[in-house]
Amino acid sequence: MKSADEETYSYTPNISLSLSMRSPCLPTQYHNLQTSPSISVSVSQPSSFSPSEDMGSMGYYQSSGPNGAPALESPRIEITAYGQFPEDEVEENNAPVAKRVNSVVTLTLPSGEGYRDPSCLSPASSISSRSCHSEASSYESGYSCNYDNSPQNSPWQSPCVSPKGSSSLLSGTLGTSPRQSPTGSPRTSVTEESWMALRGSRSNSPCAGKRKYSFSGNASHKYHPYSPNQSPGLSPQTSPRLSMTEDTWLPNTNQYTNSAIVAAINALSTDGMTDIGEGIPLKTRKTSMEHSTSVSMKIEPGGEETGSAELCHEDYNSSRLAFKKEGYTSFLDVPHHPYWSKPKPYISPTLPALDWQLPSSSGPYSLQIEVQPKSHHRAHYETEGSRGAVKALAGGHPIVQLHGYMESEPLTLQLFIGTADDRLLRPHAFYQVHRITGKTVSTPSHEIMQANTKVLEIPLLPESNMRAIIDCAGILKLRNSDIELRKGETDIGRKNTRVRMVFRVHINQPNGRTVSLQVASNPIECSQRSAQELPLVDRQSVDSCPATGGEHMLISGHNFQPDSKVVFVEKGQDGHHIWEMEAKVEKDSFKPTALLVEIPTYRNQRISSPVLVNFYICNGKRKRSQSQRFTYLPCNVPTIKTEPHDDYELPRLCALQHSSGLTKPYYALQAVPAMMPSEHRACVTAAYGPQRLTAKPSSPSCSSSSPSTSPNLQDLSPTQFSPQCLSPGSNTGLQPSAIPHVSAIQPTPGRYQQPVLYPSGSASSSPGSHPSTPSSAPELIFTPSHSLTQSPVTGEATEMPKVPLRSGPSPLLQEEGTPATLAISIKQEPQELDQMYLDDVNEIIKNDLSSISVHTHA
DNA sequence: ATTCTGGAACTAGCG
DNA sequence: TACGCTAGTTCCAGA
Repeated sequence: MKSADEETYSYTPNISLSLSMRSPCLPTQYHNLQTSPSISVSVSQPSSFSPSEDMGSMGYYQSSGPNGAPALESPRIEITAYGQFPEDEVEENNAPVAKRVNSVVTLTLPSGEGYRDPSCLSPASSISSRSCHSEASSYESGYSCNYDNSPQNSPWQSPCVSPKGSSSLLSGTLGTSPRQSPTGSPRTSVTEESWMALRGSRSNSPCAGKRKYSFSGNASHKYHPYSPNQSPGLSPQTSPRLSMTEDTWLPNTNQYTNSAIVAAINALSTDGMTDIGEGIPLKTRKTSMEHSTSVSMKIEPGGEETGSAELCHEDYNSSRLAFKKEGYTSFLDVPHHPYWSKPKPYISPTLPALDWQLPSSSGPYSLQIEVQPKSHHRAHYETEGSRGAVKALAGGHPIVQLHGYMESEPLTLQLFIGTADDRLLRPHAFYQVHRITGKTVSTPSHEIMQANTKVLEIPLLPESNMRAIIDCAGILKLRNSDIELRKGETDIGRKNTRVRMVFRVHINQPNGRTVSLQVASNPIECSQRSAQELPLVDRQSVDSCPATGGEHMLISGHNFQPDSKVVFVEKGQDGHHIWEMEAKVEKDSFKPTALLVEIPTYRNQRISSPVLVNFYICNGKRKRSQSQRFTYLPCNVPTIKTEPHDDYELPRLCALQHSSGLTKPYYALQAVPAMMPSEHRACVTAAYGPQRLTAKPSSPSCSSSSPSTSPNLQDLSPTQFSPQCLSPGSNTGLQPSAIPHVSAIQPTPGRYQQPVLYPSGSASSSPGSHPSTPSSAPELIFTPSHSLTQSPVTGEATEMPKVPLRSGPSPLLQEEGTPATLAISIKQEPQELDQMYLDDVNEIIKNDLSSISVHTHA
């Protein structure tokens, strides 16, 4: 029998959308929230399911935030004039004052999770989108519009808390909303309040830039005093969305039903939504669309009750409208493209959240990136035109292929932009995939929004050997200010400019279950500046050698300088440097793209087991490459690099094989939990642990963790890390409570066992829901990157090691003691937390903390 | 006329 | 308070 978890996991449509049911899905505290009819989607499942269901639903619901932020929290939209939900308050109560203040009103929205990046979609999509609007022909056009509905555009994305500005907190109150993203993206709908607040924030400030001169005259309109109605970037007229004010917006929210229906109908009857949209203010459209999804759900509740997976799918497909909350993908199918028009087998409302860690291979299937993207790709801002599709190193574009799939049914390859730090892979808060269209693009695609993350769907056709050339994906940069101000967002954008392209595929099994695979690309530096200044390592000729060193290693990459230094570092668990040694660089062989170094002798030549260290290239004070892994082997051991390869791949490689790496290790881990390094365990714990810190007492510690000391975890590549995290709760001291619900995904018949497990619930939301977890949870647990709390706190997990204080509180405590809400979210550190960044990060954190504390007391 | 790009100007925050 | 630096964001201009 399958565990409840498993059930949950099988995407089988046990899920029926019934409004009435929702409450069960949510944690009690949130029940009320759910009430908002339009939004809530409940899963009606067999009684047996309820547990899992809850978990599952919850998982989707809550954890959904790419950030892992519990949907519930995220969903809050702060809108001035709307009704309030007591529940929220509850949540908020725990939360720091600051936070509470911010949110004036909370709404549970369909895309609630979207809270996270409201801007993302819309702005991006819309703009980028030109795609959306411009291409009437693309099947996607419709979709994109739809996606817009994501909260992002909506006013709600209230930024309430400015990271630093204390004032912001206060401003949180409606009228004052502080800095909303000032600009939110221009196209983002902004409320008046938000606009008013705009000025001020630092880089955020939309004003920052040069609009001044450039726009003589117009400029003022565009970015300036933003009249509420105007969109920062665009003249009101230009962008419809802008034209909408909150007032207009709100009503829509409430009435979305009608409009949504209309929109849906139109969508169905029209090839593209483009037309529809034309006459309607974008915002309006958005809103309506958004709801439309929900509407669609409402419409068919009855039919879906059957609960049979197939049925559900069918219904789903037939309706062509799918709504995905968190986990659910909002999808408006447009009949255009042959591929898209046909039902997609895997599409299910219960797909794993984007922040869940999935293996790249399972059983016979293996999802691989045949051609990696270039390490640099300058992302474009909404205010800019597209900067094109991500390219491959050798020209051309990245290529992804699914191996082992022999069916004739086409599948859909999903692509989203994920983080590239050493923490668990999750959707990147500051970047979104951007659909590229045009003559140069050969691969069809369309966008959908999933938990506030834009996901590009690309057909994987048997006739093409399940191989897709990714020439339709660009990267959009969202303003840091827009994202950071978002409630629940804990990541910081500053210096967080590295991303990975994350590919997923969901394969339906005969038994009705779905196998989900995921693979992430090598890191891609998206910042112009960073790309030009930071040394970047693409490859290293060797990744291990005897402790005696002396061997030469050829490092290839970019931005190397004659005086570049290569420093080997070993860090302790606390993140402190235990050993640091500069390698001798062969100046003679210097090239901007290659450095030949002599591997230094390890501090202890008598090691009995491989020692993982790191090295980085330094071009100067703040110009260091990401840490690269290197392993010293016991001298007496015959050089067999049996290696560490798997375990310690180069980051880049890791990314590549991320999934695969995952897979292997994870099997191994199952058997040997005990073997898990303590630190790893910590990771695990951390992963589930309190993502948010209650107050940021840790700040000091953070600082203490001197820049030089980067957390161990940082060094862990996703590959390594994941597996660890995957380890069963049983191992190590993972406490059940700490473990979110875990559901197992279908083991496919045959040999490979339960390949994928998904944590369904967000820990935070379900403090008590551990029940099924451990026991039912099979061997692996794929952790959501941000498990517990609302946001992508994931980072915290990694940080923990270095910050004693933070790590101090056991996950349990936090979890149980007070729901995630209590904690104040802390901005995550930038990607890899490279030391070079630590300074900045620490500073930022300090600032945040100080400001927060101030607010709190205020 | 657009879309891509590469470069660089501007700005805010910080020390 | 002015200055310099850093990094994010916005513009410009050429292909």
